[in-house]
Amino acid sequence: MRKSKTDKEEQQQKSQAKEEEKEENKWKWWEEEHYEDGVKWRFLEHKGPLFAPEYEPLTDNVRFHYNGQPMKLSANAEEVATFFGKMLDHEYTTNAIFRANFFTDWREVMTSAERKLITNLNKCDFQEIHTYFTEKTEAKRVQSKEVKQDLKMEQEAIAQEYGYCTMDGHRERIANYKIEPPGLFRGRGSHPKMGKLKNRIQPEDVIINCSRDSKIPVPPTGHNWKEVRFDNKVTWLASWTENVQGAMKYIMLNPSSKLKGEKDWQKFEIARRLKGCVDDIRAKYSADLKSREMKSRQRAVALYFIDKLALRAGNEKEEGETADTVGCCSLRVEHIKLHNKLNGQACVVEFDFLGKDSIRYYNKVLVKKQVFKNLKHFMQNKDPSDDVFDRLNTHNLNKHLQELMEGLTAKVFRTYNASITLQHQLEQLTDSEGSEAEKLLSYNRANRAVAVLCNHQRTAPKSFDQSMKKIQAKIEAKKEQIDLTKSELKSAKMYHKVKKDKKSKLVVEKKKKMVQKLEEQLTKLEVQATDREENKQIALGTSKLNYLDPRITVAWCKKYDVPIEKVYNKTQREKFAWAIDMTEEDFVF
DNA sequence: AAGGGAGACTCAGAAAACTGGTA
DNA sequence: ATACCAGTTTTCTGAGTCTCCCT
Repeated sequence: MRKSKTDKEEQQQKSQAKEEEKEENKWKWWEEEHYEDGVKWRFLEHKGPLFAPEYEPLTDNVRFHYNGQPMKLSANAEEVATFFGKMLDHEYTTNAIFRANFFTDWREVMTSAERKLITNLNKCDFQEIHTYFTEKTEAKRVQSKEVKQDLKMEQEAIAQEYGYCTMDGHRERIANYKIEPPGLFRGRGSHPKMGKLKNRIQPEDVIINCSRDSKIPVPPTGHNWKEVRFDNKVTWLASWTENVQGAMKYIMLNPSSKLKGEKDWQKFEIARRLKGCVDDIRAKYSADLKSREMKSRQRAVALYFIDKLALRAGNEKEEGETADTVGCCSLRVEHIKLHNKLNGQACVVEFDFLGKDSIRYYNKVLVKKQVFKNLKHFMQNKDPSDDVFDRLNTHNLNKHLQELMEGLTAKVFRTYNASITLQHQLEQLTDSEGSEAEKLLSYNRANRAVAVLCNHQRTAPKSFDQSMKKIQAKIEAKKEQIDLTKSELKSAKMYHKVKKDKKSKLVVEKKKKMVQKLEEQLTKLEVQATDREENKQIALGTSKLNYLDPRITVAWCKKYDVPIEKVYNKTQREKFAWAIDMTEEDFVF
């Protein structure tokens, strides 16, 4: 026992030392010049992607049943059956579209004999398959520490080999070096293609991109790459086309890489440039609200929404190929309700539509009279399924924006408004006299304001109510404890008054300190409870990672003496290393 | 020369994996 | 101790945005 403990300690020390060592020779790419336009790298070498493990056929004791009869499936049909069987307790498998798509695609991989026999999914019983995989997971869970450790080491070795590349003399981490394994397509929302079979990707499907003078990745034995190219105008290392939607998939670098970091930094610099001219742009589109030209007026209203509500641009999508979702330019009449008066307010627009990832956007917004008037006009004599902005698309909107400011597109408004909101909220909410916990609550609240603006939602964790109750109970317990300690303090004081000796004084001091400590703990708990409650259905991660200029956060941490580790975890610190290194406390977005 | 589609990249929430505190 | 659970981090891959190139 004792030995294992020292081993552990040693290990810890070692890994700590390792980390520190790494810290020292971290590459500060942000202090270097960058390449001319379009060139992404000079040298790129990597091992190629890691393919999904081959399918392991089921043993004969795990049987699929059709119409009550056990039957052995051909290898291909069996593999696809396991995709469905594994998911049996997922809601997807009860969805009619999912089932229909799955069944169609499944039948395609069956032998003709199987196809002839298996004609009704309702007669298929995957239960044994499901149980088999559940048990397998459980077995994995309970295996010994040592076995788990070995497995982890193996994984780590693979990651070391495939998970990194050399780019321009630096070892950079790859974000997704694993090829997506085959499975059933899971769309978001009511996706017409959910349940379709996602094929296994072969080396013959994969294009490799690297330097001509690098060690070209070797395809798995007996296989060839689809193509090897040497294109340093793009950032990806490998790509393939996915069969369900015909979309391109890429292997790219981790956010901590120079390539990604530089782009991220640039994104925020563009948003800051917008800050400098946003007043002019607002004046311009406000004037355009009254333009004689219909197109300009539609554009002005759309811009008003994009700016005020941080809506996405809203590209048009191919009907029937994806879930029916919209953004600003693709809003339809059915997504908007106009209220001349609502709760004592004039000119209220009620939005109700599904945005990206089929997340519902619902908002009642007080708008300028001219905006309201225009909308009424745009929507006149239209069907619910007609576009509100029939003269507008994201192409010409962005073209217009490009003329107002170089590099300006619709999404820059989202970045700008998100970051400026964080900055303002932090200024407003932070109390420099408050405790660290209170400061962090302020930070989270500022972050939350942004998440609300950007409509970043999550489904409340299933154990949310329970966890809320638990923390409330903790608070109650703490309060009781405080009461108790206070009365103890009181009697200690009385005792001291009588005794007047050193020992009794010490007791008083001790009790005092204890009360203080307990009260600190109480506020911490209360703050935590508030934070959690307010965060029930709000997802903070997306805005933190993609919309908020990290320099605002770093400056705030410095100004209020909050350790950066309290707001950014390890991954986030890696991604934002550039900001952490370069930002002073007086940074202003 | 507008319009469409391919291509390349960012952004998105769910789910899996991990971690650390506690019964 | 150890098994478990809740919270946190990491992974995964789908869903957008926007550009570029072709007709």
